[in-house]
Amino acid sequence: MNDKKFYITTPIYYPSGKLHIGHAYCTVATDAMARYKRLSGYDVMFLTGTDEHGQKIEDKAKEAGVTPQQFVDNIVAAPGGVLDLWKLMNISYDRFIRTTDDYHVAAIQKIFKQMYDNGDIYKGSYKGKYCKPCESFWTESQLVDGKCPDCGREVVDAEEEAYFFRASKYADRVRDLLLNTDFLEPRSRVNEMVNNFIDCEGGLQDLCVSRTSFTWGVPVDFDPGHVVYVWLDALFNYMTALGYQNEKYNDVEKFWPADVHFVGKEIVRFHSIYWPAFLMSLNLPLPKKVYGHGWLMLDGGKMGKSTGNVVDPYLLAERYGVDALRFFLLRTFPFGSDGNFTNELLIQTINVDLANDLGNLVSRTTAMVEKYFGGTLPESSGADGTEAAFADSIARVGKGSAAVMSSSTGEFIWTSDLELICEAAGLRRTYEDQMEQFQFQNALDAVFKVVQRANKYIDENAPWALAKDMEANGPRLAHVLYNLLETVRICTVLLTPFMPESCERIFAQIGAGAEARTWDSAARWGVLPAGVSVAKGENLFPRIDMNKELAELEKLQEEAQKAALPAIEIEPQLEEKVDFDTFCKSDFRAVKVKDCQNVKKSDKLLKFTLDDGTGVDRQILSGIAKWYKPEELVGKTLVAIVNLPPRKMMGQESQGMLISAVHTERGEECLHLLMVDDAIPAGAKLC
RNA sequence: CGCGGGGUGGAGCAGUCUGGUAGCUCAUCGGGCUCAUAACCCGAAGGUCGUCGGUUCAAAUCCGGCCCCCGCAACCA
Repeated sequence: MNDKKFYITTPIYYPSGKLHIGHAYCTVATDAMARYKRLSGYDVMFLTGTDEHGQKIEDKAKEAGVTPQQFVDNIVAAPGGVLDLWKLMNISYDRFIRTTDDYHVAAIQKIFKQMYDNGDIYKGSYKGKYCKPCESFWTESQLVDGKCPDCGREVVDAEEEAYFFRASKYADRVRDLLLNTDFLEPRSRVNEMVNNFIDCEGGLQDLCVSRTSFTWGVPVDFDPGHVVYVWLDALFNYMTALGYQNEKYNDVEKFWPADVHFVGKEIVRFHSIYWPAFLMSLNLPLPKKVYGHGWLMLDGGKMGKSTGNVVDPYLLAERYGVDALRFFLLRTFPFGSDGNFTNELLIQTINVDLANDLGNLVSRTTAMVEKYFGGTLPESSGADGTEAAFADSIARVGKGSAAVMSSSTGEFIWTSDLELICEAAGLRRTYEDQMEQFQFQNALDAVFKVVQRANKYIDENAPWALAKDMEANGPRLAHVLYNLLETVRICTVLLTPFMPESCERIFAQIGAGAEARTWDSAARWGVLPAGVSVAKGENLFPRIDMNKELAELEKLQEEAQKAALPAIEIEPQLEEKVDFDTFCKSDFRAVKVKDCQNVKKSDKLLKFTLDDGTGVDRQILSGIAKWYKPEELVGKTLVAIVNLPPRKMMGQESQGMLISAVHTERGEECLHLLMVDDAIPAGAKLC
C-alpha cells in the first residue's frame, strides 16, 4: 500500500454546448498536476465529469427536439464530444462522473434525505416573480423593467414550496475556514467571498436547494414534484465518485478528503462556501484546498458562448499538436489570474520555447553524436565520480549552499561543466517547489532556464572546433555531448507531465531507458549509460511561419464560427392574438429627426430630438448606437409610437419608441430603423 | 459611495502577500558561431513601476486620496 495519496478534481462541466479552450485550460492544468504527482510516486485519483441536470439543459433539449438525456449524451459521449476532447488532449483522468449516472442519482437522494432528517434542510417557500406563460421564477433583480426577461410579459408575485439549506448555521465556521486557513487560494479570492456573501447585509442566506419549475434533475424521493437544486447535486459528485452513499465504488476511505479542487473563479463561491457547509452538515471531512484559477480572455474581453468569441481547442490541437497546446496554456498564463489568449502568443510560445530552444537543442545534440561518433558515445564519456557527487549535493541541499561549500573547500573547479551540472541537478528542487504551489508557469520557466543554459554550453565548448582534432579532443568532445544528453534528459523527465507524448519521443532520441525517466533520476547526474546511443528523429516541434499562420488561423476560426450559426434568423411570430381595439390604441406617427446625439456613459443609447408635428420637440432615447452614427440620422423621417408612457433611461426621459426591423444574421444582431419617404410630413398618423 | 480585477522600457507579462540590485518573452541595434529547426550565444539602447501624498534608513512592494482601463451588475422604450 502506498501511503502517498493524492485526490484532485476538475469541476464537472455543464454540457449545454461544446466546450471551449477555457474548459481545456482547467482540465489540462489538472492533468499536469495529476501526472506530476504520479511521477513523484503518489497514488493518484484524478476525477472529472459533467454536470448534466438543470433547467438550461431541459430548455436546450426541448429546443433541439430531443429528450434531456439524449441531449447530454450527444454532447458528452458522441463523436467530437467531451469524452473525445479529453482523449484528444491526452487527459489521464482515472474516473469520469456524469451526474445522470444511476449511482450518483441514488446517492444524492440519500444525502438530501439525510440533511433533511438532521434538520439542515427544511421546507419553506420561495418568493419571487412568476411569469405564467414561461413557467419561470425570476428574482427582482433579474426582471427587465419589472417584466419577464424572456418574453417581456407581466410577472406576478408568487410563492412556491421549496426546500432550503440552513447555510446560515454554518456561516461562522465557513468564515473562519476562509479567513484563518489556506483552504481557498489564491488568497485574493478570500475577501471577495467573505465580504460579498457572508458579511454582507443579512449575512449568509439559506440556500434554496429544490425546484418545482422543471423536472430535469434528481427527484426528491419523499416529495414528488421537487427536484434537487443542481449545485447540491453537482458538488457531491466529488464524493459519490469515490463511492459515498453508493456501492459502485469503494474509495472514500482511501481518497477523501480531496487534496485539491481546481475550479474556475466563477464557481469559487459554491466551492468555498456552500460545499464546506454541506459537508459540515453531514459531519464529513472538508477538502484540503479549493484553488480558483483565472480565465482566458479573448481580445481583452470575456470568452463565452453568448458573445460567440470562443476558441476551439480541437482546431488548435489538430493544427499544432496536443502537446504544444497543453504546454502553451500552462507556460504562458499564471494559473491564479486571468490571461489574454491570442493566436500570436500561441505561435510565439511554440516557436521560441519548443522549436528554437528545446527542439533545436535536442536536434543539434543528437546530430553531433551521430556526426562525430556514429550515434554511440564511447564508454569513457560518462559522468565521473566528482560530478555525480557534486550533483548529488546540489540536489540535496540546494544550489546556493552547494556553491558555497565547493568554493570554500576548493574541491571543485568552477568550469562550464559544473555550472551546467549545477543548474540541471538543482532544477528538480525549484520545479517541485513551484508545482506544489500550482505555479506551472514558474515551474516551466525554471526548466527552460536550464534548456537555455545547455544551448549556451554548446557555444562555450564549441564541439565543432573540438572535432577538428579527434585524436587530441575526442574524449573531451564525448564528455561534452554526454553532459548535454544528461541535461536534456533531466529537463525531459520534468516536462513529462506537460507534454507526455513529445517527451516519449525525446527519451527515445537521446537513448534514455526506463531507469532514466523516473522522478528519482531527475535529481541525479550520470544516469544515462556511458556508451549511450542516440537516434536522431523527425523535428519534434516544427517552426511556424507566424504571419502566414496568423492569417490562416483567423480565416479558419471565422469560418468555423460562422458555419455554426444560422444565416438569417427571425423572431417566431406570436401565437397570441391582439384584439383590434387594443391595436388601435397604439399611436404610430411619422417623425423627423431634428437632432441626434450619443448619450454620455452609454455605448448603446442615442438621444433623438424629433419633430412630431405638434410644434413641441419630442425626445426619445433608443438603444441603437451600435448600428447608427448620430449624424447620419439627422433629417431622416422615421416611425415612432408616441403614446407610450414616458420612461427614464440613464437619467433622461424618453417619450416613446422608434420602430425598427430586427433580425439575426450569422449570430449577429441586425437592426434597421424604419425610414419612410421624406415627402411624408411630420406627425402623419400611421394606420 | 454596488462588487471585483488591473495600470511596470515599443508590445505582452512576472515581481507586490514576506519592503532592500526592476526581471522575462517578443520587437530594435551591434557582435560571435556554423553543430542545429534561417536556429543558437554575447552585448547595447530603452522604464521617475498611472498619479499625489504618507510610513520607513530604504517603497513597484505597506497606508491614504485621485485619474484611467477591464469584467460582473445595471441599462439596451
